[in-house]
Amino acid sequence: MTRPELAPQYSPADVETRRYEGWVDAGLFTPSAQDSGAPSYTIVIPPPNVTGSLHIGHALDHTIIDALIRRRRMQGYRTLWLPGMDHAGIATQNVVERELAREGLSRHDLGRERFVERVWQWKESSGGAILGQMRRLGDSVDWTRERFTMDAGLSRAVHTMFKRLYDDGLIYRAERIINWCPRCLTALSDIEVEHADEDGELVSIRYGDGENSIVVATTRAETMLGDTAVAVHPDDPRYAAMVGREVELPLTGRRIPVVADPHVDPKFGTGAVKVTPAHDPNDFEIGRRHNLPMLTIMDEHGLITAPGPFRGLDRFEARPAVVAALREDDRIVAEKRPYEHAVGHCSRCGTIVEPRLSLQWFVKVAPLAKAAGDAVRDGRVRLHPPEMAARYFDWVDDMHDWCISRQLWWGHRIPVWYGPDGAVVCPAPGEDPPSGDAWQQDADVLDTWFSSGLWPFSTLGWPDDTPDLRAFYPTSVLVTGYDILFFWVARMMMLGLYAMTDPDSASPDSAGTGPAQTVPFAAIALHGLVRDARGRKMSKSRGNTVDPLDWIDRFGADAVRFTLARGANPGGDVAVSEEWAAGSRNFCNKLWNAARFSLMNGACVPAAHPGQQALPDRASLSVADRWILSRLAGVTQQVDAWFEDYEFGKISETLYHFAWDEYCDWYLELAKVTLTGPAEGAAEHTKAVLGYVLDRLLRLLHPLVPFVTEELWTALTGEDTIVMADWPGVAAGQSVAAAGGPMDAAAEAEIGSLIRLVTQVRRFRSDQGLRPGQRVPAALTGIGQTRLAGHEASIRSLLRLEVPADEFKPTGSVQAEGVTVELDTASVIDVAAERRRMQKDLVTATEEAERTRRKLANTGFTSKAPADIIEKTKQRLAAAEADIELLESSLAALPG
RNA sequence: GCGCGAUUAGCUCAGCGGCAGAGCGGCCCGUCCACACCGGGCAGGCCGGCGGUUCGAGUCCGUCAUCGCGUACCA
Repeated sequence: MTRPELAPQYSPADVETRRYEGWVDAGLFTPSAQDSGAPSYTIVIPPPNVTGSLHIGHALDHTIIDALIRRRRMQGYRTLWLPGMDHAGIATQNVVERELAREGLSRHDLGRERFVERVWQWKESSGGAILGQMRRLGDSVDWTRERFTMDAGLSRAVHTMFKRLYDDGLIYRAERIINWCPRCLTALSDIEVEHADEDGELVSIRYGDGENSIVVATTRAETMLGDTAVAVHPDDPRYAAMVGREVELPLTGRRIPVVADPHVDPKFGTGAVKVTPAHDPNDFEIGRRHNLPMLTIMDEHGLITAPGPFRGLDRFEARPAVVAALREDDRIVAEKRPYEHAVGHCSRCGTIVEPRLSLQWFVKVAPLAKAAGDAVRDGRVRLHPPEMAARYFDWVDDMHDWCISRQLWWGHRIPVWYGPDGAVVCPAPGEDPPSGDAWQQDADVLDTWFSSGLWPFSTLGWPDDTPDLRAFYPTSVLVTGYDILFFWVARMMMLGLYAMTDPDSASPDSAGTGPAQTVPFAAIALHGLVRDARGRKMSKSRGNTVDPLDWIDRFGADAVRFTLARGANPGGDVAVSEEWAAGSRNFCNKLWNAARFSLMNGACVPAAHPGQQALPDRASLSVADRWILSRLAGVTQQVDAWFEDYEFGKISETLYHFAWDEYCDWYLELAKVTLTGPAEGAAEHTKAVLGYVLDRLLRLLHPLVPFVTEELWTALTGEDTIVMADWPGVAAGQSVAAAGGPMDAAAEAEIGSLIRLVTQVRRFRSDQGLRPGQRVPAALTGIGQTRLAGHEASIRSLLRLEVPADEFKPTGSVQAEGVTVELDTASVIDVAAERRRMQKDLVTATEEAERTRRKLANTGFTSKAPADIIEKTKQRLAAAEADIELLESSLAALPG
C-alpha cells in the first residue's frame, strides 16, 4: 500500500462532500430491519420546520445526536438515525401567506385547494435546503427512511390516533374559552401563548349608584360591555348585603347580578370582580357556575360587536374610548398607571392573544398526562439533566385540556363529518366518509404538535406492525432543546404511552388494566440554546445569528461540530464565537499534522481490529511508550463513561488535551529522540505505539469530528472507512473493565516527573532571558539516583542542553525532582533580574511553608484528616523548606 | 406570586469537601528537521455579600442581593 502524501494543512472543503457522499453511497447509515442479533439503537430527529433553514441550534442538536449515533454504530449496534421534517402548520402557512402578500394576494384569492398546493410547492424547495445542510454537517442519517409529517403514511397515523382517542372519549368538541390570535385567525393552545409583562392601566369603575353600587377594577375596560355579573367572595362581609341584588352596568343600561364565588380573592383590590364570561377564562368558569349569559362583544378580528357607539372599533381603540365615556359619566373612581401585568402574545406573530368563546376540539389530557408523568417518576424514562424533572412534572401534572383544532388550511384536516340533525361521524382510516350534500367535513386542521407527538412511531410505520417498528422501537434517546420539552416531548410521551404497548409483555401496566405501555424513548437528553460570544440570545433583530453553512465554509464542518460539542454541558446553554470556531479548526489542523508527522516517521498499524494488534511486548517498550498507552487507556475509559451521561463538553475537552498536550506536546517530542536515536529496536517499537495511539485517538474522536478522522484514519490504516471501525471503549455486550487496556502507574509517575523537571528548567531558562532554542551547556547531577536515570538524553533534547566541555563553570541551577540542573548561562544572564526572581520565589516559598506548618499544627487536622492527606501535606512542607534553603544559598552565591 | 438555575481570571465556562482550572484574549521570547491554524514562558481570582456546619468550604446548609429561565386565573 502506498500512503498518500498529506498536505501541511488540513483543507476541509477537499474532504467533506466527497467523504459524505461516499458514506451514503456505501449504505453505511442504513441499518437492516432483519434481526442480526445485534442490539438496536434508534434516534428520531426532532423534525425541523419545512419552511425554515437550519440554524446553529439545529447544528448543536445534530452534533450531539450524530456523535451518539456514530459511537453506537462503531460499537456494533444496529443503528438508525431517522431524518425528516415537520409541516409546521401555522408557521408554514404564515410564511406562504407572506409570500402571497408580496404578490398582492391572500389565501382566499386562491382558495383552499390551490393554497395548499402552493404550500406543497414551497415545501419542495425549502425542504431541500435543509437536507443539504444536514449533509454538510455530516449527519449520519438514513436517507432511505426520510419522513414528513404530511406523508400519506404519517397522515394515516394521525387519522388513526384521532379515531382511537375519539372512540375512547379522549377527544371531544366543546364551546370553551380558548386563546385566539386575531391576526392568524385561529385558536392556539396554551403553550403557543407567550406571556410578557407589560405596562397597562388599571381603572376602578363604579357599577350601580349610591347604596346600591360596587367598585370593580380592570385593565381591559372595553370588556365591561360584555359583563353579565359582578362577583364577590361568599365570606366577604363588605358585600354580604349586595349578593343577589342587581346593579346597573354603566354605558349599557343593562342590570347585572352580584354573585358570590370562591374564586374571588377578597384581599385583592376592592374584592369585587367584573365578570365577562365570553372573554375571560376565569369569568367563563364563574359564568358556568352561576348560569350567567355568555355575551360575546368582539368578533374574530378583535372588533367590537356590542351595539352602541363602540361598535366596529378595534379592541385597543375601544379601551380608551370606553374609559373616556365612563369618565364622562363620573364612573371612574381611580386609575393606576402604569400597571404592570402579564399579557399573552401569539408565539407565531406576536399579536396580543384574545381569550375567545369558541367551538373547538380538545384532547382530554388528564389520563394521558398522568401516564406521561409516571413514566418519568418511576424511571422508565430517564431525564437528563435531572433538574429538568421538576419543570416537567409541574407541566404534566397540571395541564389543561389541549385545544387541537386550528382554523388553518395547512395541516391534517380533522377527520370528522357533520350531517343532518347534528349527526357527527368520525370514520376509520380507509373507511368511506358519509357522502351526500347534507354531509360536510370539519373545516379545521389539527395542531401541528398532534402529528409530531406521534413522530417516534408514525415514522416507523405505525399503525401497521412493520419490521421497522419491531426492530427500532422504542427509540433509545430523544435529544432536543429544553425549550420544546412541553411542546413536543411531553406530547410524545402522552401519545406514545397511549398508542404503544409491548406485544411481548404479559405484565400489566401501572394501572393493572392491560399490556405494558411502551415508552417512546428510554431517555430524554436536553441541551441548551446556542448563544453568542457574550452569552446573549441569538436573534435576527440583534444581528448576532450564526449561519452554520457560513461557518462550515470558513472553518469546516468538524470545527463547527467540535465548537458546539465543547460547550454542550447537559442542559446548559452554549456560547459560541468565531474565536471558538477558529480554535476548533486549529485543533483539527493539529490532529492533521500530528498524523502527518507520525506517517512520515513510519507509524504503523499492524492490524485494524482491536485486541489483535501486535503491539510489542510491554516489557520491551520505552517508558514514554508505556506512559502514552496508559494515558490513552485512562482517557478511553473516561470518554466512554461520559458518553453515557451526555457530557460532551468533558469528552471534547479531554480528547482535546490528550491529543494536543499529551500526544503532540510530549509524546511526539519524546518520540523524536527515540526515532532518531541509535537504538534500532526502540525506534521500531515507537513507530508501532505512535500508530496505535493515533489509531485509537482518531476512533475516539470520530463521533465528534467525522471528516478529518476519516481522512487520516484511512491514510494510516489503508482501510476503507473509520465509520464501521470498532469503538475503542466498551463494545456492545462487553464489560466496562475491558475498555481501554491496562494502566501503568509507574510509567505515568516517571513521565510526570520528567514533565515537571523539564517545565521548571524551561521556566528558569525563560526567566534568564534565554531564547527557547539557544543551546546551553549543562550538567545534570544526581539524576542517576532518581527515577529519571534513563531519561537524560530526552531531557537534554527537550531542553536544548549540551554536554558541558572541560572548563564548565555553571552560573545558575535549578533543583527539581531530585535532580540538580546546573547551567552555564554566564554570557546571557542578568544578575539583577535573577535576584528579583529569586527573592520573589523566596517570599512565595516562605508563605507556603508557613501556611502548611500552621495546618499541620492544627490538632483537629492531625487527628481527623486521613493519613494520605496528612502525608501529602508533610511532603509539601518539606518541599517548601528545601526550596527556601536552596533559594537562600543561591541568592548568597550571586555575584555583586 | 410560585418554581428552577446561575453568580469562579478581561470574556465564555469547567470544578461541587482536602495545594484555584480550561479555551479565547493580554504580555515576553522564538523555530527554520509535523504544525505560525505553531512552539516556550508569564501575568491576571478576598470563587456575589453576610452567617452557619466542618480539623478543613468555590464546593454542604441558611439568608440577602443581582441576573436568567419556566410557570401563573390576581381582576
